[in-house]
Amino acid sequence: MKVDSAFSHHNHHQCQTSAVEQARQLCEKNGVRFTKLREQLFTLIWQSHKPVTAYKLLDQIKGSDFSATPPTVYRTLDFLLDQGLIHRINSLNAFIGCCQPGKRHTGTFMICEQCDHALEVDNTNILNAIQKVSHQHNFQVKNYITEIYGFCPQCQSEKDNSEVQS
Amino acid sequence: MKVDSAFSHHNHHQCQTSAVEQARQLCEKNGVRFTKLREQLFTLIWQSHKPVTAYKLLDQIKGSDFSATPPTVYRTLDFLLDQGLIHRINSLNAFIGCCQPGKRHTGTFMICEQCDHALEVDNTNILNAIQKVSHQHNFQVKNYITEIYGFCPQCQSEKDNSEVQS
DNA sequence: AAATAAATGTTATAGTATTACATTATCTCT
DNA sequence: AGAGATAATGTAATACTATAACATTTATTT
Ligand SMILES: [Zn+2]
Ligand SMILES: [Zn+2]
Ligand SMILES: [Zn+2]
Ligand SMILES: [Zn+2]
Repeated sequence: MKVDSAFSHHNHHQCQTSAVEQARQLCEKNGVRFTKLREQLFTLIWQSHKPVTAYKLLDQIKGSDFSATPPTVYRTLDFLLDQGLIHRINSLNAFIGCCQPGKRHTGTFMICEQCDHALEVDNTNILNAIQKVSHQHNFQVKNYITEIYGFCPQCQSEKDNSEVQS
Repeated sequence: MKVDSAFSHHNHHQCQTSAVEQARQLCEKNGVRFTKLREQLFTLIWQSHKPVTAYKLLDQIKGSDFSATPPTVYRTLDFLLDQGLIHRINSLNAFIGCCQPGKRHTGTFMICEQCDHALEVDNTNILNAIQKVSHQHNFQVKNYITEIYGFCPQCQSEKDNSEVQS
């Protein structure tokens, strides 16, 4: 899976399928259960590279075998977060599949304000900068998240065609 | 006002008073009104260096001259956000006074998971790293926020005394 | 003073998340 | 296989966060 796929055309079905398979294997490796419910919700989260809210997922499991109530969804989201299989985008109250599960998480996202796609980037410079500033302030880092808002390559060119540049 | 004051003992009353005064002057300079309601809520937000939720503020204006309803609070928060006088901490659904109003905002916070205090840091390295990675992905940055979680200096030493170090 | 614009009041509702307890499915051990 | 323990899911209620729509009041402009 290519890192920039969130912002470019690609075979997303394959993208999704391989993410599910990878999640299954990681769960097995970690001795936790990738149940039908978890698989179904994880698959739904991977339906696109747009962060999706818990209640959207709730709507989508209506009619399935599972209880379409908030705890069903939130419990499963908590599991997937714990396993590092998904991330939460705080500013959107939404969830998105992790592109490097099992590897170190940088928690850095570029979020397009036009098309809502979010790209997770693994960036050492940001991590280094965070560690440096934290050290300067004698702050012991446990976790961090960086959410970058703006316009993805696609949406920039569309804007260029329709707006006067500043 | 010292930058690290959120994590250290200081004369917070003076800290709060000068923040209110600075806000008043900035509003005057920008031709917007720093009304009684806005001043009262801004003062409440500056009651400490802990991010505070809208509904906590709502509780606190009960008994005042103002209508203690959500729109009252949210509208005022929106105004203060627009003027760059406060920030929103996305992961906490909470608001905190800005330490450098009028200056460039980096939107970087170190948040102590133990004592809830949050320190806004103005850090060029993080900004540079974000601009660099955004440029690499041809992403046009409009805004960003970095929330760093961990333990502040005070809470670290308390932990050191009560826990075995790893 | 009248007209306009800005701010606040008021009511209702939408959206997000958790608590507590009951039931079912799976695992472990004999 | 069966009993007991653990994990996962079902269910009902509630708490928390935020916005929409419209009315009224206050401040500004002419
Ligand atoms: Zn894809
Ligand atoms: Zn886009
Ligand atoms: Zn202070
Ligand atoms: Zn602390």
